[in-house]
Amino acid sequence: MSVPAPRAPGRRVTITEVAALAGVSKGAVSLAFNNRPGVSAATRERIFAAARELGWSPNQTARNLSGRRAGIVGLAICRPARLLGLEPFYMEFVSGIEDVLAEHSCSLLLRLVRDLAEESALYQEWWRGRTVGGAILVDFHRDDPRIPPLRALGMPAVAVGHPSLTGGFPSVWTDDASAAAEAVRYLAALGHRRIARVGGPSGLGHSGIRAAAFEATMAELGLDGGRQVATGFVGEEGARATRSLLMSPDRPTAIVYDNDIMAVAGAAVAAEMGLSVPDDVSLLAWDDSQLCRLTHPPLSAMSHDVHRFGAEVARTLFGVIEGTHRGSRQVPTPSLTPRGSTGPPRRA
Amino acid sequence: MSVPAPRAPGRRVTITEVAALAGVSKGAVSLAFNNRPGVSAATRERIFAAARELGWSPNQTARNLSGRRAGIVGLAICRPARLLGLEPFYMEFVSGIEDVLAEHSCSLLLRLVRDLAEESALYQEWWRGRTVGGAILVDFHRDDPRIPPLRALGMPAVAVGHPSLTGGFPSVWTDDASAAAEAVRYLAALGHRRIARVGGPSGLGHSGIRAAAFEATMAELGLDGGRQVATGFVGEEGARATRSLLMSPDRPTAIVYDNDIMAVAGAAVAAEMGLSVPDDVSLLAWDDSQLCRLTHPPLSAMSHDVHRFGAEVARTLFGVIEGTHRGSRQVPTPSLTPRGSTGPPRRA
DNA sequence: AGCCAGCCGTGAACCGGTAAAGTGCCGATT
DNA sequence: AATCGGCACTTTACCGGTTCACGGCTGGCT
Repeated sequence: MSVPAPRAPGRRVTITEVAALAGVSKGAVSLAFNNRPGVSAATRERIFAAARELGWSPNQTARNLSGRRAGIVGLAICRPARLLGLEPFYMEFVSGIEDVLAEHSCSLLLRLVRDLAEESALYQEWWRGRTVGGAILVDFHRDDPRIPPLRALGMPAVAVGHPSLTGGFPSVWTDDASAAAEAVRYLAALGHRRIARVGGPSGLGHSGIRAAAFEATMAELGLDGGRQVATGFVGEEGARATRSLLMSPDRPTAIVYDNDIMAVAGAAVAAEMGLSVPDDVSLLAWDDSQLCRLTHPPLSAMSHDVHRFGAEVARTLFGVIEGTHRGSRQVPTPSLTPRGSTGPPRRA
Repeated sequence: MSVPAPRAPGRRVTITEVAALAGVSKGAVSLAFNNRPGVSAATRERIFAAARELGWSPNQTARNLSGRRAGIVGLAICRPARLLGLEPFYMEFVSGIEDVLAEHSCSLLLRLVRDLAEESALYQEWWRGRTVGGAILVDFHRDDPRIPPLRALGMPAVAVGHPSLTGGFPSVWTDDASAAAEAVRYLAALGHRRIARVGGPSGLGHSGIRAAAFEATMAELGLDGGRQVATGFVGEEGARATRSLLMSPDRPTAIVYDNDIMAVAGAAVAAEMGLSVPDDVSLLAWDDSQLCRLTHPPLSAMSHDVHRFGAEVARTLFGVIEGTHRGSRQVPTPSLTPRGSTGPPRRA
């Protein structure tokens, strides 16, 4: 259990000790460790040897303080923690981010906030205090109140969402409008005329975009049986919305969901009501995750590599921090992956 | 789009400017902002007013550097990022942690690492560099190699896992052995004699504990039809294990899974093989999440409030950091929540 | 020889706070 | 009157790096 601690346990080795051991000044050690000219190869090697012997590596906090960018990227998510646990999307998204951050030896600073004002204050604290080198912004609303203070701050940031929502921040986005249109056209082609959509909160930017595209496409196809329900993205609300849709007199023969967890919940409701999928009702998920492949029948989905999306966001952020990137970047449009949960309606 | 920036945009206000505006020294501002005696109420108010006017708040990085605890808690998870996205457990766990951290205005520093050596090095960097005030340790193995270097470091840390595994670190744990025994006894009481368990990697501490308890309880009940399969916790492996179990000649009539995602996958496999749940095979999940309630039939589970577990871990860590807590803390044993997926075997 | 250019490396000033010792003043005690 | 304790600040010395102006030494060129 007890260990031959290399030095006194918990002692923090500093650059000064390394310098002393190598017989040079602090400055020289700093130069060596930052690969900058001004130290000969021989001295450089002596310094590295000393550092190795003492087990020293530069103190990030001190580095940050003297004007350097932190190797930390911030992500604030605004919602009650209870809900977060239920969203496969975020976990997948975060894992994609982490994948890229790890390549750069960076970590992700995650923080839940209660409201957008708290979020704005947090960015200010993070940036002024040099806690982070940049941030990832998610869940844009129409005329998002975070934008003005954030712009004033001048912190490198990458937004997730359509450029029309992100107030000039470089963003990474998928073409939700086309995807929503494709979903509707596919179901219509199968013969469905009464199609419903169980969406996210209407204030949320991407939900709004999908809702508009859904409605426009239905109109374009001359279908007036479209109905949309706004929810808070959690399974129980998806179940409730599905139940109420399926109980209505002219019930839809197809339902499109805004995420996978609500679609899974919807499938359970159909089973519980004795309706067969896809004969009585077709179900189409969004944000395809492994979940969709694990149900029976497996769920058709607007499939979207969320992990890669997160990775792309992280890469873009590094570009912004280094000043090599501006503007927005689009990742592939979610594509329809038909599985067992969609088919022609029974009496087509 | 452009905003009346309060000062030059991006400018960092410092304590010195606040001090100057309030007509006092830096020290006085520091005292005031840390609620320490030594400044009169009137001066204190003048200082706060000045800070408000300049929009100043203390720079965390600088604070950390001068011997203060960081308002950041570290969590390193060792596995490929791809997998992380699939584990509802972690998202729920992290959300519980965040809940408590947010109360203390702290953030969570999340980092994926490839192996345990990298993880140990990371802790050292985090602690020496004062990046974090403490850390949460997860996924203990037997004779975990992270323990010795971590002890030498002296960083406040809380471990997740049975005290026998965590090498003396204060830990938070659930009684997996009792829970596993309860699961077996329950299924045996229903009349099952051939019970299988689809577990996690055998090297992992809590999987080992459950495996041992499973075996011991089977023996105790005089059942020799027990079989265990070790997997990597992901849905696909759960599906494969289930398929192979259900194809064997003396196939089990009940299967216990080590997490919920594998149980959901198992249910899909049963459906795909035309077996009815629970008549042909009973399924029992672990780490109950909303997922279990969303399938049809809903999955019986060894139910366990993972969110609360995470919160308890975070609270314990604060106790350790403040020096008010030592030793381990047990959270409630997972309790059996029977739903539709367990019942007596067909020919009982 | 004399001069300048480069390379190596030093030393001190900073980054923005905290902590502990020091100062001046005031009222109470002996 | 001299001593003392305490309050309300100020001063100064860090925390552990980075940065940059400067100086010594070497070598090449005229």
